[in-house]
Amino acid sequence: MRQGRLLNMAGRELTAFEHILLGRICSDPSSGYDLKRVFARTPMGVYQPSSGALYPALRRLERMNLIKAQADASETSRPRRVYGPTAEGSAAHAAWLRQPVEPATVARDLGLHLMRFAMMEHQVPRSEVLAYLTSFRDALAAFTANLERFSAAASLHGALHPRLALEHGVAVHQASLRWAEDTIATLSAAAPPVAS
Amino acid sequence: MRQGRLLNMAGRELTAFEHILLGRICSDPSSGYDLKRVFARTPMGVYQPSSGALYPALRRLERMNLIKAQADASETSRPRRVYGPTAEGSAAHAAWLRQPVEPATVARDLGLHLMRFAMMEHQVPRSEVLAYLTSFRDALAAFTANLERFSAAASLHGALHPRLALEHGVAVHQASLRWAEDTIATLSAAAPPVAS
DNA sequence: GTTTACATGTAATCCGTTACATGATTGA
DNA sequence: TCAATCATGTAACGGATTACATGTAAAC
Repeated sequence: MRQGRLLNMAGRELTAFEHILLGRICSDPSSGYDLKRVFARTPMGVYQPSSGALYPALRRLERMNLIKAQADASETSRPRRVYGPTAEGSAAHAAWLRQPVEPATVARDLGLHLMRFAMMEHQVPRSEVLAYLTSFRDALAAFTANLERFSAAASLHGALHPRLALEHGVAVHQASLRWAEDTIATLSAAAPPVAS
Repeated sequence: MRQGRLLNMAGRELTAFEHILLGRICSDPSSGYDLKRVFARTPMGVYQPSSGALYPALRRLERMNLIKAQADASETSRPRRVYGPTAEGSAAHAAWLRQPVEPATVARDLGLHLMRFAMMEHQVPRSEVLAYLTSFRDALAAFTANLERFSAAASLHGALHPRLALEHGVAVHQASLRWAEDTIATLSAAAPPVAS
């Protein structure tokens, strides 16, 4: 009996990749090839989904009734399948954006948390964005403090290279933490976006 | 006809996970449970391998003749399978450590590059470590410069949240880059470890 | 006397990669 | 005409997750 963690109608939670695809489609109806280009040409492109990952994932989302292909206008050439979100899909995406930051996953899923934040604009009120960033910052602070403690202990007896690698982790997560603090300050100061 | 990229006798390259396991076993003969504890108790623990990942991976390495189980001394209780490297396994690990930094993968496999560095101590001469770090730094500098260019372009017309997320990426990779520079300086200044 | 740590595995399922297949359109 | 871009897919394979199975030893 799996516990109830953001299940859709099909009865299983989406993979990270499926969530990203759904999010892109919600903010802008796209074909598979459109999505491929997004990954190819933006900094998201550290991950390059293969056709064998992308098209089956879109079919899964369609089968789960989260997206649907819009009728293709042009009858020339090979038909493009342009997907838009269903009502259920938009709801699932909104629910995903509003999931709390799981402290245990903050380091492992750092990029995913940033993707969530990036997609929140216009979907989630400013106050909730700030709450999200605050819990993100707190989770990162805890993780960083842990790393620093481990690093301090290692510098007493540990080997050189592992110690230096550990310092890399500390430096990177401190930078991440600073970003969270700065971003909270920026968004708190800025006028909230108008609802219209 | 796959190109020849560090193939072992079994004809396929190892996964990242298999390389880490092999590296741990080379530096310290271990049982599956020992390895599990390493992941559980050190900062490597952002990844927690399941039994279903760990034990089959060890069997694969054994089948590929890269590690072998040492005879278990105690006849009481359930036998532990303590693995040590074979000559072939040590060679494969050393070859992996000496692989050049592939600039295209520096961001995607950042953690893996750090693991390589951490495992190089006592396995690779200081001069090669410095060469590795230098190419790592150069690849990171190029990636960071690209991100900054993209970020500067985005700040002219992009949406707020994606821009801020982009700044996170810049901040984190700059921190990584600074670490590489500092570490090169540290290791250049320090006396090389004695060979004995 | 029951939980926690030690210790190693298997089975079902699912997703991603690699490689291959197919075909139209545009530009050099 | 030849290459690159547009555009969507399938098949084989392999590895990871989840869940289950099994048992000992120590500690509380």
